[in-house]
Amino acid sequence: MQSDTRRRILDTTADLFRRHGYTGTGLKQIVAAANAPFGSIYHFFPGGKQELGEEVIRRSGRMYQELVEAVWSQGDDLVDGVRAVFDGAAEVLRATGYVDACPIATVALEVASSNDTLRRATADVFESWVTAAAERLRAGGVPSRRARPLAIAVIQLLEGGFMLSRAAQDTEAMDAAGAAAIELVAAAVRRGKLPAAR
Amino acid sequence: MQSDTRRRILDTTADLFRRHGYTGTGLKQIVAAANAPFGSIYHFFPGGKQELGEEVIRRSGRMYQELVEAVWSQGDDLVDGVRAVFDGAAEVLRATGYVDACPIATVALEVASSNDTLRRATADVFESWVTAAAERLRAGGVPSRRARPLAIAVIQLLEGGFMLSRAAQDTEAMDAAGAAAIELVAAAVRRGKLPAAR
DNA sequence: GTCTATAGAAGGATAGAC
DNA sequence: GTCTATCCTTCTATAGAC
Repeated sequence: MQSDTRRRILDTTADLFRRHGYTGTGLKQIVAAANAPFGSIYHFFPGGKQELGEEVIRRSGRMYQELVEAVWSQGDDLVDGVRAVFDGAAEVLRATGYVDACPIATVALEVASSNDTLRRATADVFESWVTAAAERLRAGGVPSRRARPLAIAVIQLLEGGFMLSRAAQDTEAMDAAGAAAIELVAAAVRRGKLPAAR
Repeated sequence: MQSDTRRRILDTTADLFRRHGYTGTGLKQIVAAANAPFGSIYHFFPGGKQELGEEVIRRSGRMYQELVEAVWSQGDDLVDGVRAVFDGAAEVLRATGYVDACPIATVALEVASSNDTLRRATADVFESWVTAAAERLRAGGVPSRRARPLAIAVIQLLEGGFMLSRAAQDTEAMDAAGAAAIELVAAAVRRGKLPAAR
């Protein structure tokens, strides 16, 4: 089955990008880890590394969004959901030796000033995360006008949490990020319940 | 003067790391941009790319901390200082076409799972930023116990702001980060003024 | 001690056998 | 259409001329 090799290449590349970034991951390294012949990359992705990279970014963005939404939904209310996301992130960091973090953050910073096609792909992923999170915040009682900037802040805290926690190999930073996110969300919900708000 | 070449290599490398990251920056690219002979790198940094990289990380960390502290000090009080930092970051992003951001963030994510020496260097830089920011927050009236996690959150919002703003080539994310940071700091100061707090 | 030339490995990409 | 062998470039690093 041809699509099986293709999928294996995508999975492997996503994994290597998350660990070592875009420039840090070689095509030979990918096919070796995916047990695929070298030519398969150019068979399935005629545009080479960039085409493969773009598909991996968009696909990882979708998959990670689904994962986070599933964890978020475990919470009974908004604050519980946010707490579950940050607690889950800290748990995954600990369990994987601080390697499994955001699948696109490293790539996003790497390509931001050097590859416009890939930069755009990372921007689209972040935008879809922001939109989805804002929608959840609104549904949970955050005043509509405040939902989007709050969603951005929550995602930034998560990304910052990954960055500092991976560097320090310690979840203190992710814990602090979660506490800050919870405080911001709780305050926004409180404001939403006041008669004057919105 | 020999130390002039050395300094030029350090400055150039810092600039290239910020734009293209660690793996994305080649030694030949560095000497070309620094107008230095190739051998100079190994003359001044016998440990090669890693030794140069470590010194650049620690040096950039110090310099950026000084820059941020200078901007922070422009504010009259704590909230004003934080606002100045995020406004300044947004301004620099706009003015440089979204290339001049945090000097070590890209490198930090790249090396977190692949080079322990450099990972440790980035961790040390983040830690020194956290310590300094926490000290300022305490001096500005934030209860001592809350200063450190708050400092972490503020730095994470700044880093997340750089990441999302560079990807989108838009300062909306940095503006949202600043607003969130201000809200968190203002709330902490308010809590510090309550008699029951601390 | 400043600089050039080059080694040896790894990078992305391609051609063509089967 | 699956895979191998190879091309050319670039990488880090070193040797040695001057």
